[in-house]
Amino acid sequence: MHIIRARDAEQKQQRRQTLIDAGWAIYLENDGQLPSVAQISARAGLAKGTFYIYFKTKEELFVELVAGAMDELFLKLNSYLGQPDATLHGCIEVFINAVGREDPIIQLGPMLTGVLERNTEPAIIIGFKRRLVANLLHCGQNLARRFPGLDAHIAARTLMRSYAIVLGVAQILPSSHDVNSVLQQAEFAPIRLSLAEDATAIIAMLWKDTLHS
Amino acid sequence: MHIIRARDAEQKQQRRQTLIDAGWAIYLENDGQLPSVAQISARAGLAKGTFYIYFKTKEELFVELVAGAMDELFLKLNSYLGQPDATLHGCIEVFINAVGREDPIIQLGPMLTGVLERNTEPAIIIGFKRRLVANLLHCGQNLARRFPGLDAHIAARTLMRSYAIVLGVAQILPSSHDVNSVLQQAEFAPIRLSLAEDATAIIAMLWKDTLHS
Amino acid sequence: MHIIRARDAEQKQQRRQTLIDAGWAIYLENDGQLPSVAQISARAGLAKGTFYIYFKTKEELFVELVAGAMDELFLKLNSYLGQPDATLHGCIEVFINAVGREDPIIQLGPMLTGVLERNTEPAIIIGFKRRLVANLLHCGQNLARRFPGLDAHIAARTLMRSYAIVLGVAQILPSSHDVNSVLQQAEFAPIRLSLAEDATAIIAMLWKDTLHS
Amino acid sequence: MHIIRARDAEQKQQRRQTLIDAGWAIYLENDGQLPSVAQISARAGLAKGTFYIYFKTKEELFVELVAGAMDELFLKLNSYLGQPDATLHGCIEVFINAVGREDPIIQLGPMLTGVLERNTEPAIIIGFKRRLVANLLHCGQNLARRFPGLDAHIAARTLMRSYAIVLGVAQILPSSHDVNSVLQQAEFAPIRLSLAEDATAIIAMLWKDTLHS
DNA sequence: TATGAATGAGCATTCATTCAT
DNA sequence: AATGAATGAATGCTCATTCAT
Repeated sequence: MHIIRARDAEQKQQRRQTLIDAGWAIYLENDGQLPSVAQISARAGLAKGTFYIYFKTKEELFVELVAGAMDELFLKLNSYLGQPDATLHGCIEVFINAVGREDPIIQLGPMLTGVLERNTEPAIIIGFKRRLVANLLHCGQNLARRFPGLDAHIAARTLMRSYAIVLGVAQILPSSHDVNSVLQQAEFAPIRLSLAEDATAIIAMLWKDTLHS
Repeated sequence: MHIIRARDAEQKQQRRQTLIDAGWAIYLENDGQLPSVAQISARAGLAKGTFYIYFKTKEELFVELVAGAMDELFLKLNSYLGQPDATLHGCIEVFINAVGREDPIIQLGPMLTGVLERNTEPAIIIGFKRRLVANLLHCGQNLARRFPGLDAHIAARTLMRSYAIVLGVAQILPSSHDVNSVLQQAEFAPIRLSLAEDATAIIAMLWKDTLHS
Repeated sequence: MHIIRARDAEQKQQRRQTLIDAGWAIYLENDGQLPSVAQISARAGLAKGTFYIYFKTKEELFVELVAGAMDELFLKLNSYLGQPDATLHGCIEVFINAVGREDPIIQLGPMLTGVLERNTEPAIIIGFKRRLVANLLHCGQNLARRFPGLDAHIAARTLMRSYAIVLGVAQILPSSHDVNSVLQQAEFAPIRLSLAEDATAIIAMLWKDTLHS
Repeated sequence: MHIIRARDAEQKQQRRQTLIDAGWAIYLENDGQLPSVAQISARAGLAKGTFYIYFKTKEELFVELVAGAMDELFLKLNSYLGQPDATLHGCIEVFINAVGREDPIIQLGPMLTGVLERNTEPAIIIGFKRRLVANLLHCGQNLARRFPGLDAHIAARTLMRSYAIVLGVAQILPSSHDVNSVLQQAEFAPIRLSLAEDATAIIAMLWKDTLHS
């Protein structure tokens, strides 16, 4: 009946990840609802009580999920910036592709100040934010190195602004719902934004403007 | 014990508004949680059952709340655009001030595709979107009239993009929480965006760019 | 499926009482465990949610149960004291019989400062205590009237002490358990106290002493 | 990571005591709630599983705690009775001081027939009771020896009654809670009993009466 | 139209206990 | 002897919604 036990640190991290993955999978199926602990545990093939060995609260799991996605994003950005032929447009492309629609950063990010924060140890939230700042500054430095004339701090802030833009556009994106077939009609074109077009355009504009000033 | 009955249409609309106001008031006090029907009704001085005479679901109320706030916003914009000395910057200022932090559009907007949509009659959602399109196009025309060289449709889309930007920046704004005293520290400056500064800057850039192309 | 609705105040009080009775019945069956809300509601033939229409918390029900039993006790005492031939011994007998073993006052009284208090609105606890004081003083006056030379306040305090004695003896009484058949053996005679014998003897002594000083 | 192993009987008894002490410490901090095994083990610096090497159930620990406190009490009483100038009042004083408010006998005693008994091997409960009887009779003999005219068995029973009185008064003592500041008001004086005053007075009366009959 | 009692599914979290290592 | 992951039953409480009056 009992699953094999996670003994060393690595196995335990794997269990955490199993739960995180299960949480995210159901979140997507659920159409954007935080799944219940029961659902998550079941999907992970674990008992409900086991969940609480690895996370103090349900929300903690999702904070960690966002943190992981964030790290991945910066990894991609930095990796791209390490290439000798990196361009600004390429960078934006990487960014937009990385945080596309079905990304935890986009979907759960808005909850970070709100639902998630409300039931997560402050220390964990602070830790997350600190990690974000570090990532941001580090990436800002990489940008400054690659694009002379760009200040690292300004780059960091512009990154943050870019994130806000993606976030905003994503909010408006239609969800996967009944209504959406109707909203595809031409009549609704004016309110149909897309990441690929609108977010990209605004962000490109933002960086161009930042570089030239 | 029974409250005076709402008989004609006007009285009924007033009742609706009482409930909407109550809902919004508690939402703000609740720190961003959708209040329960019990809370809303109690605050409005009505019984729980009465709520369901005026709204089919709780979410419907909040959709209507957003719709009302949206109408108000466009009223302000159009009214400003009617002034002979209206400028683009003034327009942006009106926009940012209107949809500031504590506005239903900003706070509930993100829920529109999600929580609210999920439990509201499709017809009502469609109606809302249609109303938005109409408002958008009408305001776009006003903008085109005021600023020659600006296409009405493009103006409408740029308005929509501006809205996305405000939405995105607002998501990142700190909530009113324990954590926030810590986040005020200098260390976290890179991730602290503000509507007044960042959203305004990005939107200004957006419009400038739109006008010049 | 729905039970008939309690509309006026009287019907509602009846519902409360149904729940209280159910709670007490299961408590006794449970051998001294606070039953779960699910159990109580089921026994009362009501849905779980209905419980919370009548009581804010589970503990509140039991506080009210004790309060009711207390009122009954004082009713009996005062009624006895109203008789022209009331004696002190008779009074003690009434007292001991009233708060016998299976009485909420005895069984739940000890929880009042503790489990019950911990999850009941302070106002309700205070109200209960105030009611107790009033009952106590009133009964003290009746005692003083009946037994000249007895001060009402001293009588009240002696009543309280008598209650403590019954409470203490009752704690030691064997519960209805496996172990008890064994404890019936002669060997354990020294630790077997009884309300009828020990509590009565101590209380009688207490009152005799109080009267003669 | 593993703690040093307890090998001989003495070391093992020490481990038991460590756990018992931890349990009692947390019980007091917890404001009268039986702590969880997790809490106890953590406080004792041991793993949860280790707890079950030393005790079959959580309740068993607390039975043993009470047993230990009981032994201590009788030790004090007998030791006092061994003094050449021992008086009855002195004896009562020793008794009251020994089982004051923060004593396991008082705090957990009421649970012995109830919570604790319910989840402890009958044999252990019986053992405890037998130990109590032995202690009681032995102390009764010491009392009889010291106070001629006092029968050993009667002394034993009177000891038991004294215990009941302390227990009863202690039940009524206010806990350390919100409500208590309010209950300090003069209005509530009639229901405020104390060990030092009320319990002592009743017990003194009891012994005086017992000696003189 | 207004009421508010009744419903019952739903959920987060705790915790004693087991057992493979 | 010691560990601590894993278990899963248990429970208090919330809340949207219904419906008889």
